[in-house]
This record gives sequence, structure tokens and C-alpha cells, in this order.
Amino acid sequence: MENIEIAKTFDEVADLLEIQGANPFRIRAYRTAARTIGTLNTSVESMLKKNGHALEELPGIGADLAGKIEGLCRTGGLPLLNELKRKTPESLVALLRIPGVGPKRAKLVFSKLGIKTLGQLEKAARAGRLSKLPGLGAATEQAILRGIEQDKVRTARFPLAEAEAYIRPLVETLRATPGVERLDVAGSFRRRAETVGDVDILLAAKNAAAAAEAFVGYKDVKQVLAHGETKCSVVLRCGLQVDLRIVAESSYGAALHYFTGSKPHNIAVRLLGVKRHLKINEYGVFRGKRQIAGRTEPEVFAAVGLPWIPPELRENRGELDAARAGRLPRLVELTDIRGDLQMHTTDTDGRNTLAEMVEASAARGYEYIAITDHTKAVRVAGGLTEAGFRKQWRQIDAIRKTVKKMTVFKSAEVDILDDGSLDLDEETLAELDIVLVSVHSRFNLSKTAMTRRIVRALQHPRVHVLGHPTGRLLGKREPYPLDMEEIVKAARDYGVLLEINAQPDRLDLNDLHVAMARQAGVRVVIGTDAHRIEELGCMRYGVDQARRGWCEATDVANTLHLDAFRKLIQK
DNA sequence: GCCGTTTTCGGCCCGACTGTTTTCAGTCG
Repeated sequence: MENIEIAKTFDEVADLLEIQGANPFRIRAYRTAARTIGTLNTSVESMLKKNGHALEELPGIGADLAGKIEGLCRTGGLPLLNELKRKTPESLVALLRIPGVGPKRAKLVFSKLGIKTLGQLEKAARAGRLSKLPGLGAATEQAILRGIEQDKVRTARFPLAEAEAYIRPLVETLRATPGVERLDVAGSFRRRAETVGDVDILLAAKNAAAAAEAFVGYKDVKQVLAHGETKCSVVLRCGLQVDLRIVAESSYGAALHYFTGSKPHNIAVRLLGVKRHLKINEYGVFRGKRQIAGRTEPEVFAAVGLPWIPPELRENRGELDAARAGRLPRLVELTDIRGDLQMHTTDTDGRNTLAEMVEASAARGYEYIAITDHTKAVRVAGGLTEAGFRKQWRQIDAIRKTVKKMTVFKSAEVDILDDGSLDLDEETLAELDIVLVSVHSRFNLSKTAMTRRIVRALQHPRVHVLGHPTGRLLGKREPYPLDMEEIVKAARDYGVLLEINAQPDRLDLNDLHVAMARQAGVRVVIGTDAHRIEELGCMRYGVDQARRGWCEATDVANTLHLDAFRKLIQK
């Protein structure tokens, strides 16, 4: 059983327990455990194989939950979940998705009206039967109906880059509003998560009411969900929800910390506060009624004895322990990047010529780039034959004579065929400076077969980089099944770099896999996979992902200067 | 259901907005 399945099972247990009105702390225990298991970077099954009691070492998992996880792995089922489903239809869980419907109301409509599904809820709302229930009125009924409509067209989470595009003009509007003194986009956006569900904006203003007005009156606001004195919430036309919080300057740091999250990180920090008899909220750090910190973010951390922690690490995945021990990584930065190791040209499916890509890359100040056009198996991209590459090399040789400041590596994104062999002959492979390999077909192999296929490719002595290792497209295509622990091990054993593909809808490896590679001592390389010159700018999203995986510059191969990088790729 | 530098029992992070219940529950983040 995969970790993610265990996490989903526990979340479902928590949902059903909530509807049944169980002890909130018991519910929280299941949610915490779900998150812990879901973000673990080794599989539970392999942990159990090594040590039967390893699970109990995990924070928030005691004897009981460890036993349940073990049972899940052994039998594939959980008796508690079956028991809960017997009492409460599992279809009720879908009702919790609707804004305005929580566990209490789900239980209420089920017990009073026999409603079990979203469809039945909609019907009851249209018939005005919800507003007759105690505690519900016409306004709530309408809100629920709107929520159901929204749910039908609900777009998935937004890739970070897309959210950025929608938020930038809103932020400019707010900054230009008279009286606005400070403004930050917080939340998962500031943590540089690969996707964001909503966007949190924090600001300090002389005139809070005017700032709130400017926010709810923004031209692209479709719907105002809440409009209070310090808190507003809207949905933009694009479907993105944006929350605004307005605080005093004296609370700004505490609020920035609070709204940056993540929630589990905040809870962990607040617990540290509780141990020191401090109360931490979005207004500051308080001893009794006296505020002792909160104007700046570093003050908040200092109050619980910690140095400032970069937002990308705030996921409660060990950053507090690392901070306490003085072992926070010095995260890689965009300015550390000296080269881009994946890009395409008009010779295959790129939109700019080789010369244009080279010129634009040089303008970014890179020391080196790799031209990685597709090979012939990728027909839709017009992949090159061996002869095609030789023709391209003549162009590169010519460019090398004129472009002196930047090295252009002859490279290719060589297709990994079904059986793990490579889509170029040995002679051509041997003449490439860098061999990047990746999978573009037969995504439906079994986990075992796909893992074997890729490991075999990594064993090839000419291979330097594994491109977009899991093949996912955010919101469009799931990663193909893969035993990432095996892939990382193979990368280490055969000296292959793992790519962080910086395309905003790939970001592949994900943050957890990056951390896994780093822990195994496998270097990553960040490539933009640019298909046009504008996409060379995606590098920063790849750097964000590396930072979320705790990477320092030394963990990222393309932070090396040219000479050191050349040495690294000598196999 | 978890956990322990006050505790193996009795705690468990904290606050805003909305609607409707005339004082607060439910929901949300």
C-alpha cells in the first residue's frame, strides 16, 4: 500500500468522525497522522520491512495508529473505517467540500432530511427545505446553493506561476491605494508551493477601511465572500480565491508568520510558545496580556528560541528541529545558477531557433547551456535522427566560434524506450557532451516495469541526467508509477543527476523527492525545458522547488562554475 | 488518539466572519 493511500484512508476516517461528532482531538490525531504519512519520504512498507516498530517513532503516531497502519498494509483495509461507514454514509463526506457546510450541518441534513449526497442537498436547497432547519436560514441556503454551483465548475489548484500572473496586477492596485504601507503575499504562495489553492494577502495601512474597499472593489472580483474590518475574502473571475488581512504595523511580523503558514508549522511554533508560557497569534507573541514580540518575523522566531526560517521550509518537516540545532540549510538562490541544462529549438518542437536560444541564454549571464532536442521516437515533437543531430552540431560548432562567453553543450533529450534502451545509437551518444534521458511514452507500465525501465537507462555509461523523472503534469496527468527510492539509489550508484524540471506545470521532481535525493547524496540539476526564449525565465520556479527540498547550492549541479561542472560530467 | 523539563491524566493553537440562536454556533483559515 502506498503512503498516499494510507493518508487518504486516515483523512476519510477523520471526515467521518467529524460528521459523527467525535472528540475533536481524536480527529486531529488522524489528520496529523495522515499528513505525516503522506509527506514521508520513504514508503511505510519499506519501513515496516526494516523495523516493525519504526512507525511509532514518527511524531503523532502511537501504538494504536501504528497498528492500524500495519493492518492497512497487511490486509488493505481498516475495520474502523468500515464501522464508521456503516453508521454514516461515506457520500456525506462530499458535502464537506461545499463552503458553508461543515460536519455539523452535514450531520444535520442527514439526520433531519435523510440527505446523503450532494445532489440531494441541492434538491433540498432549491425546494427551500434547508432554511426550515434549526440554525439555518434563507441566506445560508442561498450560500450553499452558490457553493454547489461553484463546486460543479471547480477548477483544481492553480499552478504557482498561473496564480502569480493573476495576483500581480491586484497587488499593484493595492500597493497604489493611498495609506497602504506594507504588503506581502503570504500563504502557500510565499512558501513557493507548486500549486496554490487560494492566495493570502497581508497588508498594513493607515486607513484599513479604504484598503478593504479597494480590495473588494478590484475590477476582476467576481464574488465577495466576506467583507469585515480586518478580513476580506473574494473570488476572482478566474476562479482563484483571495483572502486579505489587514493588521497594525506592530503586529505585522506575527501576522506575516501566521499567514505564511503552513498550518502544521504554525501549530508547532505555537506549541513551542505554550511551553514557554507564551501565546502566539497573528497579533503578536504575548506573555499574559503584554506583547513581547511581533513587529517583525525574526522576532516571532526569536521568542521561541529559533532563528528565522525561510518560508519554503515551513511545512513542519523537521525545520524546527534543524533551526534549534543550528542546522538550517543555506538554501540555493536563483543567482547561484550558472547554466540551464534543458532547452529545445525549432529543430524539434521549440519556437525559437538555436541561435535565438543561445543569445537569450547568454543574455541571462549563464556560463553554459545544453541544447537538448528530442530524439526520433518522440514523433509528435519532430525528434531528430542521428543525422539530424550531426546537422545541429554543425550549427553549434559555428555558434561556438562567435559566442565565447558561454559554452554550448551538445546534448539531447534522449527518449527512454519501452525496454529501457536509448533512442540513439552508441556512436552518437558517445559524441554528445551531455546525455539527458527521459520517458515520453507507455506511461501505463506497472510500477515494477517502469522502475526497471528507467533504472536500466540510468545504467547506461553515457547517461548524465534523468529528465522530468516522474512524468507528471500538474492537474493534467498523474506521475507514472515509480519506486522513487530505487531511482534515487540507481542515480547514486551510477552517478546520474536527477532533474528538477522547472516548467510550472511539471516541477518534476517534487519537493519531497528532491529532499529524498539530497538525503541520499544525489545531486539535482535544474533545467527549464524551455521551448521558447521566454521560458528560460522559469528557472526561478525550479529554484523554488529545490529550496522546498532543502537544497543548498552544493546540492544543485548547475550552480557549479564551468570547469567544475565539466569535471562532474566526465564519466 | 497522542504525549510528557510541571503531567501516565488531562491537557491538546488561535482568532475572524456570518447568520441568526438575542449571546453564540458553525465554518473557515
